[in-house]
Amino acid sequence: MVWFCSPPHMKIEPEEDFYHSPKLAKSLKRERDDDNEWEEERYTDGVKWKFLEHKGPVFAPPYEPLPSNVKFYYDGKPMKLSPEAEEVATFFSKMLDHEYTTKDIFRKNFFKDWRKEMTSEEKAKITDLKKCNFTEMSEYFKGLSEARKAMTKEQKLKIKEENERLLQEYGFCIMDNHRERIANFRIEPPGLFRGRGDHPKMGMLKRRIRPQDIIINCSKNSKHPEPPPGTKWKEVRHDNKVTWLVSWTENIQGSIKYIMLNPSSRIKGEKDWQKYETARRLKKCVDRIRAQYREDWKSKEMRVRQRAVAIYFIDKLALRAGNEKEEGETADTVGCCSLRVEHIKLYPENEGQEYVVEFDFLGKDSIRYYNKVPVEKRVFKNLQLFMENKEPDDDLFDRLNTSVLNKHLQELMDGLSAKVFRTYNASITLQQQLKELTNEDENIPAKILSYNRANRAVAILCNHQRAPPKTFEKSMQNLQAKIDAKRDQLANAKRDLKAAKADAKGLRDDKSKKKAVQRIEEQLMKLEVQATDREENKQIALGTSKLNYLDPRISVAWCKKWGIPIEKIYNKTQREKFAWAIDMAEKDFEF
DNA sequence: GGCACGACTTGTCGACACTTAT
DNA sequence: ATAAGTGTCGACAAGTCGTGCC
Repeated sequence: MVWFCSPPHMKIEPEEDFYHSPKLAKSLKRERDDDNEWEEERYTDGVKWKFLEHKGPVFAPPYEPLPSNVKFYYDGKPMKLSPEAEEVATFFSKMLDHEYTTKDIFRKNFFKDWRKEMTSEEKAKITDLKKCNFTEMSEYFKGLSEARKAMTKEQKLKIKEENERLLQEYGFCIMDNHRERIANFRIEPPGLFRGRGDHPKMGMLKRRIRPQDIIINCSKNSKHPEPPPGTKWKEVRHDNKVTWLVSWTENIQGSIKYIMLNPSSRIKGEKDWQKYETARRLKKCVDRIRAQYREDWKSKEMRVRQRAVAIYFIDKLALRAGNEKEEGETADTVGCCSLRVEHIKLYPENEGQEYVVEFDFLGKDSIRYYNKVPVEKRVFKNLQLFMENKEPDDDLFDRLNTSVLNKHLQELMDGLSAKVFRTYNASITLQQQLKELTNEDENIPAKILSYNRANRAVAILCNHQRAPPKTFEKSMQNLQAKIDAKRDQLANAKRDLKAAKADAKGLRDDKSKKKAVQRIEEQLMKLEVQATDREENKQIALGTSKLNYLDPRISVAWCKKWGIPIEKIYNKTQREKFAWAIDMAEKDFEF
């Protein structure tokens, strides 16, 4: 694969870097679409880089004990806590306003972990969370945050400069001749774990990460990052088959966390590109695959039927694969393969439609998926069969899991897995919606509304919902008020124009008045478009699909075709992430 | 197969910065 | 100048999926 579009200032040794020469961009464009032999030429056997140097992570600032006048009270009496216990208490006190702290599980988990940090005296005394009074601590932190807001410009600037310094020192690494931005070079600070949805571990203590917890990954011939004075890294390794720079094990789930590169980096960009190329290959054979699973609905084998219905859901409804999860470790959420009988309802007939399936379950991040869809008769009959003699909490697809499913998909097409369908369907929907909705004669704001509507169709498909912003109603009213004011203004301008026309002497004014009317009309139209857009976007989040599912070349091509500035579609970060696409896609790009 | 694990992508949210209205 | 509204970005949780082991 070719990487030719990194910003020139990032280049370390331009003349040595054949693949990064902008001059080659044009000539290579023809080749890159259908093969990726370039990457294979550069790196074989999963090698991700040849040189990697970085400064290691930035640790969370150490705990600063409370001033002595800020007290914790137990059973109404002030009590001085040991620094360890005090720190954990401050975590709780900072969350007092949050609903979390009223939840039983949260309180139970917190109290259990807090007690582990107490001295034996403290442990003996503090036995009931209800008797703990954190309000003084809470007030203290509120005060601090007020003070932060009230800082002078100079103080704020100073902090900003310090952050910039840290970014320059720790926020970049060198990977194969490029200075690349790191995504998350700061180690997550300690605190109380807040899972999403009904999480059994909410409130547990997320412990502080120390140098001895950290594994550094870099190349042998690089300057290794130094641990803070008096400390040691857990390990320094040189594994160029992976892309991470730093890792540690987190104590809530025992999973590994990583420091990796920013989406603007070569390594992430190439991967992203590859993802869309896989989706485009699916486009070429999706008809065959669809025919295949429709055929499989009739199979004699139960597992084949289940597999075929599951793929149908994944394809038609853009469901996620649905790996099984360890019970009690995470919130109870499901995807396609882990659907249970209780998550669907079958209606032979519903609101004038035949064979309707009603889905109602919690998906990723405990976001509700609710949908009523008519399906083919065969699917319906199969579902009835799958549900026979089962309890509500039994698996719908008892002969299927993601591993089996993906193995099958892999056989149908190289690189095919469940999530490729999501990418494919999202991107193809955008492309098709853009074709359908864009009106040549409309102005730029109207075209952008069309773009957002196309984007919205995808977000709905992928179930990317959001809670309506707290200020939604208000901001809608404000916008409406603006529109009303603009309407009045327009009426006035029109009257002026009429008066000027009627008055023979006003000939000279006529032109400018006409212009004024036109300008106001345009402004009004812009506001109205904005209102429509916002209203339609009330419960829908566009960001996730834009960032993860929509081949950016479709958007870039659309912008080029209609003369829309790319900035109207992608903000700065997005443009950085999609630099590869902005550089390569022409107006005739077809997904 | 089934399972644990590691690496990587996807997802939501809230803090903060920036902009505009008052 | 301040408040309010809006957009951006980072934090970090929660998915997917391939691998290697038994």
